Parts: sequence; C-alpha cells; structure tokens
Amino acid sequence: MKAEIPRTRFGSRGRPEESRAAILQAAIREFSREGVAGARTDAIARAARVNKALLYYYFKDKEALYGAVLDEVFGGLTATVMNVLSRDLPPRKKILAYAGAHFDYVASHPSYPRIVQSEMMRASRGSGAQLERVAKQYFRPLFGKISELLKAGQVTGEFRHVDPLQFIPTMIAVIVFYFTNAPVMRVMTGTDPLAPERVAQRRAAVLDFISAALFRHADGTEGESE
Amino acid sequence: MKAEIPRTRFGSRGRPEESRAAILQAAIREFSREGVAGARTDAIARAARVNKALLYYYFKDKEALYGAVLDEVFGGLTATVMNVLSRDLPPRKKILAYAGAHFDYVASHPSYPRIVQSEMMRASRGSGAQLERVAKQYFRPLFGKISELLKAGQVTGEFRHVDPLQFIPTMIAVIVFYFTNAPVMRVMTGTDPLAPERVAQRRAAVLDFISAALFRHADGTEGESE
DNA sequence: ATAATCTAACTAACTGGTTAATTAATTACC
DNA sequence: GGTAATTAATTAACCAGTTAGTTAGATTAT
Repeated sequence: MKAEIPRTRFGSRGRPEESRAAILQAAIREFSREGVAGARTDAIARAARVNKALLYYYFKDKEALYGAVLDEVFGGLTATVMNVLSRDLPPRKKILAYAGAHFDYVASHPSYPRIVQSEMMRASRGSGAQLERVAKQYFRPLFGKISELLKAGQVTGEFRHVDPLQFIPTMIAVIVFYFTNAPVMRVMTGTDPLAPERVAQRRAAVLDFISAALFRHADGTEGESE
Repeated sequence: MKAEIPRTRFGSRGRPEESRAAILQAAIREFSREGVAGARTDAIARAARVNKALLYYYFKDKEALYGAVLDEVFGGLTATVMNVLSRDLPPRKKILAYAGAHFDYVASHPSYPRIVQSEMMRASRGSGAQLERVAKQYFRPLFGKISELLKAGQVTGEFRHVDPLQFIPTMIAVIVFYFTNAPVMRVMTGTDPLAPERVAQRRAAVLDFISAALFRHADGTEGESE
C-alpha cells in the first residue's frame, strides 16, 4: 500500500544514534532561538524529522533534554578551551591563545552563546539545579585553570595585579557579548555583524582589549582596585 | 460654575494610575525572571493584585505589555545616562562618569539587566519589530553621544585610538555582564555577588578596566586593531 | 520470539485572551 | 439639589488553542 517512501527520514529502524543526535541538534537550535520556556517540543521533533514521542523515549522530559543540550554546549566549549589552557606556553601567549580559542569556538557555533547566556541568567527555583550542576561541572575547573594562569603571569611580572574573580568574568563578557548582541548590532549598523571580516575585526579588538587591560606596559603604570 | 478642567483623571474605585503602575512593576519582575515566553500573564496579575483582564484593559496584549516594560527599562537607563553624557567634563572624567552612572543604574535595578539582555538576544521574526524600535529609539542616540566622546578624547590625546563600534559594546559588556551572570557567580563563590561591598568592588574593577583599555598611558604605548 | 526503535493518536493541564456584568465617580438635566 | 444617565475601572467566569507528556501498538534487526 504505502511501502516505498524514499523519504530522507531515517524512520523506523534507522541508526538510533542518528536519531538521538538529530534530536539534540534540533533542540540546540530551538532552545537557542526561543529560550527554554519558548522552545516547543513539537518543533524540535519536526526539525529532527522524528515523532515527538521519540524525544521522550530518549530523554526523560523537556528539562532533561535541555540538560543534555547544556552538556553538549558547555562540554564542547570547555574541552576545546581547557586543552589550550593545558599547553605549555608563556602567560601572555597562553591567555591570548585561550581567549582566541574561546572566541573562535563561540564564533563558529552561532547558537551556543545564546544558550550559554540564557542559562546563566536562570536564577529562580527548579532551574537552579541545572545551573548549579553546569557551573560546578564546567565553569569551576575553567575558572581554576585561568586563575592559575593569571597568578603565573603576575609572578613573572607580565601581568598587572588583577583579581581573577573580577577579571575572568570581564574577559568572558568581552568575548561573548558581541555574539549575544549581534541582533542589536545588526539593527544599528544595518550590516551583518557575523560576516567573516566583521568577526575577524572583533576578534582583533577583543585580544587588544584583553592585552591592554591585563598586560603590564613598558613603563610602571599600575592601577588596580582592591 | 465649576466647569473648569477637572483633568485630574476621573474614574471609579481605586487609583487607576496605581493599578497600571503595579501591573508594570509586576511585569518587570515576571519578565525578568521568566523571559518573555516564560512569563505568565496570570502571575503578573496576581503579583499586581489585580484581575488578569485589567492587564488587557490597560495593554493590548502580552507583547504590548512587554513593550511598555522595555520602554520603562530602557527609558530610565538612557535618561540617567544621557544626562551624564551631556555634562561639560573633560573626556577622561566624562567616560568614567558615564560608566559609573550606567553601572549604578544597573546595580540599583537588579531585574533590569536581565530584561535588557534577553531582549538583545531576541533575533527572529515578530519580536524583531520590538527590538528594532528599542535599538533605534534608545541605543542609537546613546551610541552617538559616546562616539563623540571617544572622538573628543582621541583629539586631545587622552584616549587611545579605538573603534567605537568595538569599544562601546565592550564597555557595556563589562558593565552589565556581572549582573546578568550573578546567578552563576553565586553558585561558584558561594557568596552573594550582589552584596553591597561586592558590588562596590566590581564597580572599581569595571572603571579600572575601562581606564586601562582606553586611556593612553604615560609612555607612548599604542596597539589598536583595525 | 524478543527486545530495541519508532509512530499515530490521544489527553490533561495550561495559557493568552474575551465577555458580560459590577462598582463607583462624574455629569446632565430638571 | 436631587437623581438618572454616562463613563471609567474592575472583576468573575469562561473559552479556544496550545503544549508537555502518554499510551498502545507497529516495525525491524538479531
């Protein structure tokens, strides 16, 4: 009756891993575009070319699916970036290598910073569990590594004396903000902020800012707060 | 006889202005906590101690209410900050006064940065209209003023040569990021990032970063990207 | 078989928005 | 000056459309 369907869908009896992966990717896009509350499970299933019930076969519920998305996103980022931080480099080079890698990762995964940002903002109730998990699992080690690096740079005299608790968030802000706010920039400039040359320009500016704010200059200029 | 102008808003029981204001304030809290999609009109009505239908009496629909919230938030911020930027001050003092004012405004309105940030991230479809309006109405003039200021500082030689299109978003990122990410910081440090002394500490760090990144130092150190 | 993978169809709860009625201040009119 | 009409402000109850999540069964590799 309806046996031959040359549809691209890997319907029943396909590669289960592919189904799962398709759901995850679709979920990343949907969550990043609409936010946790705005994301529709139907839309995710449709985008993944899968029946909605399959989401619930692979993931407990919407929140768990979101959790998996967070792991995918933060996992990928920290893997990339921690690798760079483990290399044996002098402090100045290393901090710039880290910032560059972080920037590049974000730049090449346009939906990621939106998810990161919106997760970071989730304060209240139940969501807190997810945030706590993510912060401890991914951010804490990252923070630790970068703190060490800052300390090392201060010991060699290459870096100004900055408080990691202030400087690290600042650095991440500078790296990420451009991408989360691309929509605004698009409206204001009328051009596409994600065009390759614009991104390259931003990259240079970010590294310049970090250098200016962190590196001790030729003369003895200082000026730390605390 | 008394046919004057009792323009003082006649109505019935209750203070209508108070009801409207209560709705707006409740909406600010709800939208900032839950996001646009996550915000529940029932919850807003409950928090404002008002019947839900009254929201729709004062505002066309949820989206219009959200628009009013945006105007409240962005209006308040730009009013404060534009005032500072119009003062007659030397560039260095003025940029720090601006950054300080921006920081203080955000610090004293804890739910505002969340709204700002989540609005900035709304890219796609229908929401675009709202974002475009806000960007043109509030951000554009602010951008213009700060650009002039940067130019003035460069002319007098006090500032490094930076591209406003890069520097302004960076500066705003540094000012705002700490507050949007307070939940994460709370988890990571175990302390309250919004405690007064922590906020004061952050304020100093922000101004320090901006100084380091923008002010030309005693020696001839330069280093701009573009 | 049988166990893993997948789907059509369904439902219970929720959510934005509406409606029709109610209350009280103001005004029109005698 | 009294009172009926008017109008703003407000609410209880409701509805139609969504939405997350379920169920019962189909398909297929081993």
